[in-house]
Amino acid sequence: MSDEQPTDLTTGDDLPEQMRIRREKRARLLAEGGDPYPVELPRTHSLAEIRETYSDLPVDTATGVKVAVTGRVMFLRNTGKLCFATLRDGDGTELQAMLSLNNVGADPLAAWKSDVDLGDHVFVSGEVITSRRGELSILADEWRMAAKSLRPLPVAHKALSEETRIRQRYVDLIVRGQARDVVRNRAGVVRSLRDSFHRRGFIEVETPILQTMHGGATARPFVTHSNAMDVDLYLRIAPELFLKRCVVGGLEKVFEINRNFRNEGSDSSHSPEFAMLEYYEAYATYDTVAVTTRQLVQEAAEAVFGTQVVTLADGSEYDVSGDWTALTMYGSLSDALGEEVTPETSVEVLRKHAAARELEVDPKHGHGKLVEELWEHLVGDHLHAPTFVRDFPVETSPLTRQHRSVPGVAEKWDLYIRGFELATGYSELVDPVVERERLEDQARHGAAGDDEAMRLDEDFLRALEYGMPPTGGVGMGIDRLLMALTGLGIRETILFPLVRPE
RNA sequence: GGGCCGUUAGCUCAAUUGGUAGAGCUGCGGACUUUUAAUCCGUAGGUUCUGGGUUCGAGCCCCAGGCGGCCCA
Repeated sequence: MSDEQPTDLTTGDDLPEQMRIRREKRARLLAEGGDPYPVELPRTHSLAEIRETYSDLPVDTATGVKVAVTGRVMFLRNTGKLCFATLRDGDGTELQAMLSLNNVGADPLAAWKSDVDLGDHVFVSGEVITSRRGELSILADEWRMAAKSLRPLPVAHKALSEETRIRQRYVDLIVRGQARDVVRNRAGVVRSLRDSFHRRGFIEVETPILQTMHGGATARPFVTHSNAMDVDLYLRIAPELFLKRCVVGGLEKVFEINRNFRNEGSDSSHSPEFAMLEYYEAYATYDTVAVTTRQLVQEAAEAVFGTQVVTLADGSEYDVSGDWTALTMYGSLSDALGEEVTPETSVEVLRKHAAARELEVDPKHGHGKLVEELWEHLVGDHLHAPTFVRDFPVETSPLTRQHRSVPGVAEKWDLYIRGFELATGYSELVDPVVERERLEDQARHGAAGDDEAMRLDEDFLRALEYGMPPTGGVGMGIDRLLMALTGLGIRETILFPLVRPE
């Protein structure tokens, strides 16, 4: 972690004053026979329970009810003979504690003033009252230290820098309610997804993250090594090939929510480690899984926010309700170009279109890549409302079935939300012979130096040869679903994103 | 990988043309029995990211590097 000098924690001579003083207070508590970190405290109520029970108390009321609570000290307002503190519970509920000379006595009040700092966890027992200003409070008979904080909290009224928020998420969670909300919302979204699948009769499975061969997507993997087996292993880039083995085995409605790893950099919508949902449904097609996918998103919005018109971080509203627009890639690109483009359109013509719009393209790009690049710039970047983009070039969709009636395109859609790709769905390719041809082609690319190319997975092909029913499949980024529903960047939706060591 | 911007007190940020590094909050000492980012008086706190260089003098200029952000590929 650090090149900080090793520090004597009892004196902390090298530390900033504020940390030194807190360490001294801890040491003093111990020296006086106290315990800055007691093992157990006789708490009777959570702060939320008290807030719920006494929500309608009039101003300046004494209930006569004695309770014992704990919380982190978020604000301190000490006067000579009466001290106020705002305590906060783990669920974010805040409640005021009042310590008056009359009730706690001179020594405990003096100890409170000298020992308690912002950020400490304290135990307070006393009577439930409301203050003269009407604030629901515990009027203390007794207080104890529950856990001494040795580091000062950052200023509560100024935003932490983005870097500190990410590197020290625990601090972010303490001081910023929205950071806690994101964690809860994410948990709610994941729970909603599981509920939605269970209602539809899907089985949740967990497939390997450590793999002897990576596949299911075009991406560079992380490599690791098994000492016991003395083989190199890959962290998975997608669960796809294992989930398809499940479908072959008769698990005809399966889903998995888990982590994928791609050996790439990060930006506002990419992370090397990201959460993925994939699901496969036998006898579904890319048409029917599009409907399911829309419902998954809508049900998640409803479950977490109680509405399908969600409010984003910038305050704007985003509507995910109703049916969503569907475009075809070639149709929408033709409209944008004002000129018909089809799977037969030559590479030269596509390059001319790119050049006419000052779009630089890789001269190695073939038809499929060119179409996708043109489409992204001319159409994709401008899509705001949820939109399914259908029927991709076959060439860039190696694991997808050819369209049943339109030549040259694959039965694949991408779901775009506010300009980024949220999910992708397919009518899966299940013909083992065609699949083998496609993978052998990928393997040739790999041999030619493309380290994102897929490997020839003989075991996967063997599974397909036993017969996989017609199947629809979908992959959706969980982090991106959170982004879609909240308007946050990916690193705000991931609790502890990967960052360079300090 | 390329370009631009940033990096200063515990936190958030200032610092004129290169001329004694400041503020708010936090902290510390004091006053205050109804505060809500309490108020009032006093006060402390710095390897200006690191290493070189230019200069009488560098937070500021130059070179190299670290970390971060944004844009591009």
